[in-house]
Amino acid sequence: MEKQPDRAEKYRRSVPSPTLEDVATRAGVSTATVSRCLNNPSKVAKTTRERVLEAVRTLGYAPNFGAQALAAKRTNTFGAIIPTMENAIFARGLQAFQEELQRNGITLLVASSSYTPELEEQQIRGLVARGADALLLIGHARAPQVYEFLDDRQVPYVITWTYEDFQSRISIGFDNRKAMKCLAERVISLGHRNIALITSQRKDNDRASHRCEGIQDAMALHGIDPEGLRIVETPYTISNGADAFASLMESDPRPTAVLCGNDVLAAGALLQARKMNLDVPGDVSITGFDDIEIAQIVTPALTTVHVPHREMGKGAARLLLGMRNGQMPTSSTELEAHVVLRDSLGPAPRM
Amino acid sequence: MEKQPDRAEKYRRSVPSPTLEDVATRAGVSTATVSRCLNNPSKVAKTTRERVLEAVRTLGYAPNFGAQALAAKRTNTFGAIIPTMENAIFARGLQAFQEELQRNGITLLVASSSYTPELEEQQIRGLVARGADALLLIGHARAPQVYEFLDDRQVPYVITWTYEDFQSRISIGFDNRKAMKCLAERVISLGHRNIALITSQRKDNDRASHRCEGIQDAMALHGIDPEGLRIVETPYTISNGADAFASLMESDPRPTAVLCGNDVLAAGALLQARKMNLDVPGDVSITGFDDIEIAQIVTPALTTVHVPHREMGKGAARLLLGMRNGQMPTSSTELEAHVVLRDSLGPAPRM
DNA sequence: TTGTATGCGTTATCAC
DNA sequence: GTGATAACGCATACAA
Repeated sequence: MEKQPDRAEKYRRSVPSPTLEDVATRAGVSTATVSRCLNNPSKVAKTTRERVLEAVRTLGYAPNFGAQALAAKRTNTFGAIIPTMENAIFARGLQAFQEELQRNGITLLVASSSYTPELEEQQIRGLVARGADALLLIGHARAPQVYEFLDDRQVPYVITWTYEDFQSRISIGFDNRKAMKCLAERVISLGHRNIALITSQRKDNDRASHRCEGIQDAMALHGIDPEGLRIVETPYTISNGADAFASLMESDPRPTAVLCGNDVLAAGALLQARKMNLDVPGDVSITGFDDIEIAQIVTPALTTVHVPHREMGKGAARLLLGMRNGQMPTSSTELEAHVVLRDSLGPAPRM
Repeated sequence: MEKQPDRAEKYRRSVPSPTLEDVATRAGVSTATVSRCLNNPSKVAKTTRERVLEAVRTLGYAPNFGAQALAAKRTNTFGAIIPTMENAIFARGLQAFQEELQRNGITLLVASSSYTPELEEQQIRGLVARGADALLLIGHARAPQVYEFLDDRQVPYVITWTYEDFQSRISIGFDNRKAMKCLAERVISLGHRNIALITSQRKDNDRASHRCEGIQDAMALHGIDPEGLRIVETPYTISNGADAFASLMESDPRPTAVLCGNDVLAAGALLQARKMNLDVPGDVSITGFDDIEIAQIVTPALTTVHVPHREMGKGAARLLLGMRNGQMPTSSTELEAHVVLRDSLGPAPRM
């Protein structure tokens, strides 16, 4: 029997999609059977199953997401909030995250917070309201009420791009402080004493602040006053990196090594060095962080810290998938980041 | 009166979020009033409105997405399917798209298809099933049934990253063929006759194939046999660009100009040229397409085609927003892409 | 201006 | 193995 045309039919903006009921009618079974057929095929007789699937195909049926979410209380959707989509810093990790989720039949929702805590909180609440079953977050730094909210709602989440073993929250990533310290030690061992840092804003950004501390750790370890580290904070763009570098080069004494919080800033610094006719690394060394594509492309190629992007993404997906099935991981996962020596770092020039 | 504890309570994975009814009870009104308060505040008395909003705040109420979608038949969500998130080609345009949507209270869902038509179709159906109110698509090339599906469901969509005025489907973008032709004419006017192209796979990719045709247009226009264009197809990565370049340089006669379908491939070609000790543009000229960040960073800086990323993103958002409100645009929008001359293109070397 | 009642398309719990 | 049917949380036409 055909479905009665709905009273509201003429007001409907769109042609109604086939529903479970349409499929049920066509296959001559109940909606319950169709539902089982789709979610629990083993509990249905083979012959009816085939009949149902046939109807599903010819009707082009696809479940209505809202209804499914409402009834099942789960959406098969995970969310990720990243600081920015503009540069490639998070792209590779996110791609790996996505791939792993897709393999497990779950959809990824991505939101970007523009490095703004308020916006991030809003995005988090938004994704949860939209039924995200689990969340990927970058870094630990956020207001307590955000974590309370997540815990109240029992929404699984993992923190990535950082690893700190004293944290109770589950994270998968690397130790930014240790990694940067490692790089800084290389720099210092090449004779550099006047060191500068170009970084993004450190407030509300634990990756940035830990990287900075890593440098100071290395300095202290080698008898250099950590207070002597000159720091310029600026947003993550190439031209900002260039400007920051220019201002540093005007200071006295000039740094012989400019470490950058990431490769984008470093690329800007490199560009500016060329514009100022400074030889890198002859006159000044420059290093980056992240090891994204541009690090290999610039001239000279950037000495930087290789970050395990894909491992983080895939690992985060695995953790979240497990958590959704009730397996609470007992500890965070530390991945290795390692220094990649290329051409932009050399011995300190003689004074 | 308190809500009765649900039978299933103990099985619930999560603490239930406050519902409209909770808010209604607390504010001493009906759910209808609360709903109006949130969606149509003007239709509610000021005093009750304040009482309701107060309750909303203290309870931390947020609407349940699934229920809302189910009841309202709209989600305030738009979707975008892009070929890849890995490189920066689509990032900036997408960011602009996102920003404009956010300003209008709508959420963006992003999916990436890995340049695979089947996957793209699946993503499109998925986003529609999830209730996407409108869709952003890249390029025209896709199976007819996909467009039928979209039209059946009356889901508004716009095509970007391309513009073709003979197309009945609404698009906002630039003419890839014309833009590349323009660049190729510059190349030819510099004396180049042996031209090669490194491009991504052209099948199912109208941007890539149009760019290729643009070169051939220019060649024909200047009396060069378009069949003489050597073409290497390879995926969009730096190392693929490098490999393709290497193989081209082994051919005889060697091309004096290698045009690339995008900046990423061009960066790879540049890298390989350096490795082969070829001077660019002295021995060979190399050009890109897109004008993403790396174009300015590489040495020599890339001559490329500047694509109006942000305008496309923002414009697409505007179009879609209008379409959702029933304003069907009558024509597509053509934006300008222009050649950016930098250092990687020079006169053809004497033979 | 506010409340009542119904429907949205699934899932899941029962009986059969 | 299968079919009724009661939630699920919200929007909205309609009544008051």
